[in-house]
Amino acid sequence: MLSAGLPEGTMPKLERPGPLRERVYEALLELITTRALRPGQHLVESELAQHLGVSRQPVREALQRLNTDGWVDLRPAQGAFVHEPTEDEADQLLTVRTLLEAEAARLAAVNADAAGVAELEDLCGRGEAAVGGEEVEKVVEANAAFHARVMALAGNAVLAELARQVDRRVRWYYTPVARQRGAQSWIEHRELIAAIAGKDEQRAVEVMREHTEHTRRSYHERERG
Amino acid sequence: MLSAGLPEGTMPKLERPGPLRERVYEALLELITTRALRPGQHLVESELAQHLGVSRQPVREALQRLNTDGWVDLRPAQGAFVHEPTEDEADQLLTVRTLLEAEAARLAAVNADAAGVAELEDLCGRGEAAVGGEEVEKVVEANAAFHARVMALAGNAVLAELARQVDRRVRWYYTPVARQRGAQSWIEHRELIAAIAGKDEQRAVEVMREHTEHTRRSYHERERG
DNA sequence: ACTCCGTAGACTGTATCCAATAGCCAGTCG
DNA sequence: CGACTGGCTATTGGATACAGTCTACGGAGT
Repeated sequence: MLSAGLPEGTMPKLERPGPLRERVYEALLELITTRALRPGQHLVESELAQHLGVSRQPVREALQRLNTDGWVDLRPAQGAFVHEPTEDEADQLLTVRTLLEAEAARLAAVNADAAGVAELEDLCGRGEAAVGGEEVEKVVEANAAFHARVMALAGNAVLAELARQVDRRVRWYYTPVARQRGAQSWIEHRELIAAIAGKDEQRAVEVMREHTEHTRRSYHERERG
Repeated sequence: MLSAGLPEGTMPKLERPGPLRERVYEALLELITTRALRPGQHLVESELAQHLGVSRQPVREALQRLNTDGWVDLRPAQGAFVHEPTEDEADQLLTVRTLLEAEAARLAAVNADAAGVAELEDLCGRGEAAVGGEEVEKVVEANAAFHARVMALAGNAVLAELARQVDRRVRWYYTPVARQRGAQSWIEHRELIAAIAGKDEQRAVEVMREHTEHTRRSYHERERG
């Protein structure tokens, strides 16, 4: 084995652009989450294909995945439409999120080691810094990263996959309220870290549940805020 | 409106075959769950296409969905392989299932009405009848139907969608142990119905959690059984 | 005997082409 | 004047053809 002595990170991984359909998927998702494509809008395969500089095929495959993930509604022989979220649906989504995240918090408390806690501290620091700044997008991103890290510490791949799907959609709803939530959210994150570091399962669950419920309430009150 | 007087069920709906990719998806899933396609097996698009009498296109799309749903692993430039489940993964899956089903039981207890309870009773009866018979497949099917009904009563579409994915894979693991679980499982179902009918949230959660945990333990002890 | 290189085969991934379907608008008949 | 019917258009859905890439096997050289 010649490669035995080579360090891990030094090989640039030979940047393979990955399947085109994946990149199209990501691109469209970006356009949807940034509201460049608005809810209810009619998406035409050929237009998207031309706009992205690829053929229709990858666009089709991407749209189908977006359909199964709940981002677009695919009406037969008519086209794809950006999904319009309803109040009920948002509520259900946030309910499920509470469930998944609470379980993740519990498992994280069970499994966490010093290194894991340190990572969370680090992310929390970055998040708090972002709150001070102007860019809402940064805050939302940091928030997602923090929750993803907790999920990773839980060590349940199936749970993580489900949460990934749910959280991404929650992020879409969350963006408008991120500003008002702001600082309070990161205080709660700190409490969560403390519970995890202390391996206090019950407390971790409670903190996380309360935290996500706050987010839910903020969402429902978003117009009046 | 000429069609006003026509009864609802009389028009045979003109059996619309629906998108081909969907049928291919279902067909392949059937082949996987019945173990006609064994774990680790290499799936070749052109072979499947020819075998099913369709072109490669729908097969591709079906395989991609199977990939995102965790049924096959899609290795770039190499092909699709039927996913081989590991012990860890099964455990994680059953853990998540416990979580989702318990929440569903709670919500069902909150929302249930007389009609809903009656439906559960009915399904339970069918299930008990199936246990008496010989066909394991029938039992597994009845079990899935029962859990699906509870999920429907919960009235959370997002939760239901997640559970649908998870349960289908659980079903795959469950089949081998269905025979040993058999009757005991349906006794627990009866208890669950009682809890739901009595709108006892806490008890519904406990019963369901215990029920799914039993299944998990049965799975881990399957070889020795 | 082992390793390295070259070549051949096969599969995936992408682009183009044709057919089928739903929606819409105008025209026509009652 | 209203409602139905016909054709028209735009778009998806499925099939086919083509190019790029990875793997595996076999032979030659050390």
